[in-house]
Amino acid sequence: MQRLRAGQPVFHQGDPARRVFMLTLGSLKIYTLLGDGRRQVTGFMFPGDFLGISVEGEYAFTIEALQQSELWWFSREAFDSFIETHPSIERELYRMAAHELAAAQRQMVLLGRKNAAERLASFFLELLKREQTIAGSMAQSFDLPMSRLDIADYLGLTKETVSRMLAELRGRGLIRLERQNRVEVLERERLEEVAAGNDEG
Amino acid sequence: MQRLRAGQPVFHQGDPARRVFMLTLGSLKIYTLLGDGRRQVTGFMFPGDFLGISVEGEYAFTIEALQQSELWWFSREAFDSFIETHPSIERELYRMAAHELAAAQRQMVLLGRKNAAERLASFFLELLKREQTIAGSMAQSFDLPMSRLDIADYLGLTKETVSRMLAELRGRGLIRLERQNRVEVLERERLEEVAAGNDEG
DNA sequence: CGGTCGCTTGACGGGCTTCAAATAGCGTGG
DNA sequence: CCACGCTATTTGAAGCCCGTCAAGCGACCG
Repeated sequence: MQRLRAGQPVFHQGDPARRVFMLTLGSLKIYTLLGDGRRQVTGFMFPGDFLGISVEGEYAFTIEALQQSELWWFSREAFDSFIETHPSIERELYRMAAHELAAAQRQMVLLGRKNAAERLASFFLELLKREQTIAGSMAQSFDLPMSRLDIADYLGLTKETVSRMLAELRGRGLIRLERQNRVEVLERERLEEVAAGNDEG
Repeated sequence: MQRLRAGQPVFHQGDPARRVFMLTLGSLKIYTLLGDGRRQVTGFMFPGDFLGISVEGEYAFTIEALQQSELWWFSREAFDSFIETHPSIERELYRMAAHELAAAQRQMVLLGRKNAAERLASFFLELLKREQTIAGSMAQSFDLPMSRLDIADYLGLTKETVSRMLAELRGRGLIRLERQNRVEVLERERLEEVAAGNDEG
């Protein structure tokens, strides 16, 4: 078990990929850096999420805690032998990878073809959906454990543009900020329309 | 076995996901449409590529032939029972999914943080690498079975921008067009630099 | 209450898109 | 085999969305 404080890295881009882990508490960000410092956040992790080893060799990304977090490590060998004795796990791994792939495809659509407002609306709906699977479908608000810059780097924008789109969604009455890091969704259907690009109103 | 001519769909976004297939000849494009017609190509398929069922329910994308192609279908049931009798396949499936995930992450970096020239250079290097694994590492050119519009929709650009960046890479002597749909790489290292964003020359 | 850091807001500029037109490529039929 | 016509690609000009730079504001913490 490993405890992490906000900002602490789990591992770095370029480290040899030897272990796998499951997040049990808190939240993490996954990001890749380009040579000149540009950054793309390719995903966030929440409790229950598992990180296997995608490819032999080195990690292609860095993972960092967004807040106080806890995770459980397994050595690659221990994990492999666990799989040997529980072959049904393999199917479960495949299923998880398939879901991640589907999410990655949605993110490619977002990054390739959606405008700034659509990106932020899509992101909020993703977080709302997650909140509802955990807290029940009546939940209408959720936390933002990540900074505006993290959101920007996830959505392929700048922090300024994230701020402006936030202000726009707020101004149109679709969301409300309970605190700086907590969003309440006031008009889910209209938010869905913005996210989908059907937003000529 | 199914033969396809250029432009023919394999299946459409929204079709129930019941079967899996392997491409044996030709090439395919995978794309998602937004409500207003915007399109994101999330990948291309080449001989040997396999498409499993990522998520229960409906396909989230359309697949279409780029040229005359051939593929082999398996019903989901046949495929599942094949897996039952060959459990080692499961690990192979997982490995494939993991590679696709790694590719998806690279594409997210491209779409989120690279400029137009970097995107096109990255794409060409991806195709060159593929060509070299097939034809040998001395290969310096490759075909573009897809249109400029397909490339644009893969890279999150417009076809005009793709044309302009093509002209720029050509003008700088990094590539040459043998024909409209065949690219020769003249300066691989410089192309790598452009792709990585280390290009202040 | 002061200081710091993150967030918001404003003004301006640039890279890519949009709209438009010219050119090239390619299959078809004479 | 060549001319024709259609479509894809290239090139040009103008505009816009978002990025960049800068300043002001607010939240959190000691």
